[in-house]
Amino acid sequence: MRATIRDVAREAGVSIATVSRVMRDSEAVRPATRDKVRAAAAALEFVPSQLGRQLAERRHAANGIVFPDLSGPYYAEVVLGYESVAAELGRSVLILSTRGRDDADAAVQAMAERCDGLVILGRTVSDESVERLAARGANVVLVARPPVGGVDAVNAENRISAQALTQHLLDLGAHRLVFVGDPSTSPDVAERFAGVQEVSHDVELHHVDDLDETAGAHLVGDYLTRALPDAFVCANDELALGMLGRLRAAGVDIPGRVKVTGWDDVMAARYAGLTTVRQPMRALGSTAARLLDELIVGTRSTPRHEVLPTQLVIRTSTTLGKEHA
Amino acid sequence: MRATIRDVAREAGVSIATVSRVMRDSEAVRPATRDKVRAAAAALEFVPSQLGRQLAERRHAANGIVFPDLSGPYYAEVVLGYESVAAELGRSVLILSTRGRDDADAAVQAMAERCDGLVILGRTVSDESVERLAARGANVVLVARPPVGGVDAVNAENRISAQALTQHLLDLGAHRLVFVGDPSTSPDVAERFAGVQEVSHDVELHHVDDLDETAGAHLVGDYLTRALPDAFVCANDELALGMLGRLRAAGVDIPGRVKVTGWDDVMAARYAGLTTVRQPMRALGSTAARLLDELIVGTRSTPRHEVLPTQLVIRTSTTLGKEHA
DNA sequence: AGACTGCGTGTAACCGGTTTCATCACCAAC
DNA sequence: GTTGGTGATGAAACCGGTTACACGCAGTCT
Repeated sequence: MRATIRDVAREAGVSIATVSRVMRDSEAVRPATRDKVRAAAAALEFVPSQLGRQLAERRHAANGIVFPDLSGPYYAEVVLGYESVAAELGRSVLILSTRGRDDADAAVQAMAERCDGLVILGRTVSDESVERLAARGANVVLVARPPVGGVDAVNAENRISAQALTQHLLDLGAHRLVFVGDPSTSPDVAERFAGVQEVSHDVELHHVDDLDETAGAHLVGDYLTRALPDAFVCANDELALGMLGRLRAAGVDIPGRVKVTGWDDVMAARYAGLTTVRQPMRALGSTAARLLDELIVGTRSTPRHEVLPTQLVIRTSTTLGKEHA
Repeated sequence: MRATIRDVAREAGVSIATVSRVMRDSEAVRPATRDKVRAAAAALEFVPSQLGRQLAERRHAANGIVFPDLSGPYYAEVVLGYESVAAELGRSVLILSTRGRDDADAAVQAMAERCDGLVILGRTVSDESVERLAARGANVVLVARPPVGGVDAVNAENRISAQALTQHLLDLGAHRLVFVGDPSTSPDVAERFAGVQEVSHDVELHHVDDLDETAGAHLVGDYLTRALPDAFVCANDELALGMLGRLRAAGVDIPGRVKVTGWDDVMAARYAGLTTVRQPMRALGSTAARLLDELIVGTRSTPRHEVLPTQLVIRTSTTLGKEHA
């Protein structure tokens, strides 16, 4: 069995309180005593039990993060940004993926019992579940998800980037636009659509249920038989990549005949030459970690909602011009 | 303050032992008593403290996983596979990224104090650090990393896939091969190189230090001025993608003039049409989780080393033939 | 000399559960 | 009418730390 603080105390001929003080150099201890304790601890290879410490301090020194998935760079980057700040603050990070899990809400509630606070990414759990956490006094920060009640939230800007993206298309002479996606499913998509509409007067909404590649590839068929618009503005990259592949396979000139844009800037977008909007994923994670820390430490009581700027990334799916990288 | 087990005991007029029994329905409790306790717990909104429970049970009910990065699907997938099995086994997952951290070894040691066992991916920490963990009695499983001492390990098969890949190239008439990478840096790369050599007699080694895209793009320059081989067999996808991009930009016919292969099947490989070898990343993670569980539960004492099969994925960087998807 | 101050240290009470063991009520068997 | 067994329950020890508080001792000030 591993040595405990009492073993060290006996070995050093002092009380456990003194050992505790030495191990955390929290209070003044006479140098001679300190050295004696250090020697005893070293001799017994004493490593303080985190379990005992956590119970006594009534803190887990760990934060949680809930995400739907890690495939694709989106959430992975957020998690990394989060982890690096959490580590900096001396906290471990617990993860919970809700993918393919039907008891997500219960799992999140359980996780809340194992950490001092948690971050929830996207629409992984129900609003009701978030409210229950908040009511229970849990420290919660939402990321990439519409705010709920008085809970902290961090999101990426949508409207202004959508306007910039649309203006970019108009500048290139693309006037007849089709927005692909479902604004009713997510506030993010709704904001993007709104931003597009604010700049362009000629935008049609093509409603799709799934925002993935197959859906993108599939819907191209509808347009090949009738007239193509000047540009497809897709709600996300997967959709845009699916369309792009299918259009190119059909021999459609891109960006000459039709332009395509996405949203998120996933890694594949770079290889496919897809013009898109990049979200500051790392920053979303690190900002969430900082907000959460404020909640845990208790330095802030009023809820905050941060909106981080996004960035238009122009590639060959809209222009071959040399004026942009 | 939240209700404790003693509050519930008082409220229900029973002892804390009985409350404990009811909360975990571990032993027989008379139905009437059970209901009384349940009612009291509900009335007080009692949720057992995980901290207290963990200390009493002397277990964290959490496993750790250490990885270098999550960008790129490689490690992300492993983490997901790991998490899903861990969750199934009722354990939380603690993560630790060593990217950009100079105190990785210390961080891993600290993490080992906060979980019942951990998985280490790749060359994130020193062999010495792994041995220290093992000596300390920590439960450790290595993934995608050469085994150390008597520590469990899970790896992807290299040699046979390398042979299959090489045979595929020979079948296509590509005889003069160049293997790009450094077999001395990693046993994985060494095995891949060995596999290639076992099938082809005409393979040259092009030594590179960094296995990333810029290195790949850079080294193409050397070959454009002199003769190209029939195929470049790269140690990983990043390298291959870098070369592919540069070669295509230079107008070299692929796969006609030269063929290129990678290793890993990262997401971008699909878009770039790169022939490569796919590792069972999800399975690496889940297998590691199961091995780790055996160690923690204590059902096994002899170390194990699992080698999971890989899969050749043929794309347009080697053949345009219709015989393969 | 006596009171005061302050530092270093120990005692013991926590933190919130689990679990061993003793006890007690009840009933069947002899 | 004992004895023995069984099932439900409680008292208390325990997990391994932190920390409030008390105490002793030395040095300083009247």
